[in-house]
Amino acid sequence: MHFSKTMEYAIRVLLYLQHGSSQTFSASFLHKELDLPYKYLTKLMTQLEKKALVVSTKGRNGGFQLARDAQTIYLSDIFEAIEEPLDENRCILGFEKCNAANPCALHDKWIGPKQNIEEMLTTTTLASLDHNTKI
Amino acid sequence: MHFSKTMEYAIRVLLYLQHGSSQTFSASFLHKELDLPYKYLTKLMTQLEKKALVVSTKGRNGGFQLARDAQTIYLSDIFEAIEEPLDENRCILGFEKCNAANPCALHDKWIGPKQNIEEMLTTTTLASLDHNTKI
DNA sequence: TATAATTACTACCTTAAAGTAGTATATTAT
DNA sequence: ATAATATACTACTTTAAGGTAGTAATTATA
Repeated sequence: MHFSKTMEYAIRVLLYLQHGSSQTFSASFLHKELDLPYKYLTKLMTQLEKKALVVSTKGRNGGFQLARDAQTIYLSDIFEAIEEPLDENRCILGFEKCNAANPCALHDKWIGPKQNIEEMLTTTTLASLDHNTKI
Repeated sequence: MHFSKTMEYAIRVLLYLQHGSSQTFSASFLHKELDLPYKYLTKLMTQLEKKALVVSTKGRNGGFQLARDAQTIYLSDIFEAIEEPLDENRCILGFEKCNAANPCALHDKWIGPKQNIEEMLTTTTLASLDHNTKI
């Protein structure tokens, strides 16, 4: 009942990029600053670039910055870039087809927590997260 | 943001055992009935037996049954038998030490959903789950 | 133009969860 | 007793996430 490591990394990196709005940060800088594995980080950044969450500039002095204002980047955007669409509606007991008409035994009990999580993800922006916390 | 396959299996098996309260079901029967991999299932059952959620009888006509009344088995009991203690309080961003005094950026936002999930797990009994659903 | 610093790409390695195989051991119907 | 039906145990294989290595491509600047 937790995020994947990749999701954890993505949130931490994007949070950091928010620091200096239009500033670019190189992967090797972010690696040292956030203590994420360098090679894994560059792979992740390429992924985030393809999902249009960051823009990259190549070559010397190149690096990454947020693709748009942090007030318009929701946790759900990051989640969907890394994991899967939120409306994928994966069944908590792993059944292929599980819905109100043909529910699994946990279907009803899971609706509440699930909506609670989704609402948190879809209403929380990068900009709204406290910057005076550890990264 | 989902349970492990093992947790899914455990819930489904325990739900099934509830069907015939004091009846024993063999692993090969459960395997056919629930379509879980046989060898993985027997391994899981041994695990559940050690965690005192089921009792086993060996030999011919042997099998498994719930160790106690389904009204006293909570989802949190199953979760803790398979995964980890609920109060483990794992940080959503993966930090070793993350608490109110020294929170990660997501700490506050995650409190609500987390409590919501935990409450669902600690208040839902096996017996309360609808039996007229797929298993 | 050469060099250093950077991203981008391809391929591989490691780890933990999931799944499989074989066999020892226990029980009971016949 | 014996055979059949079970669980219990040990060891292995597979899969996917996480992580590493090497190098090609790009670009600022000396």
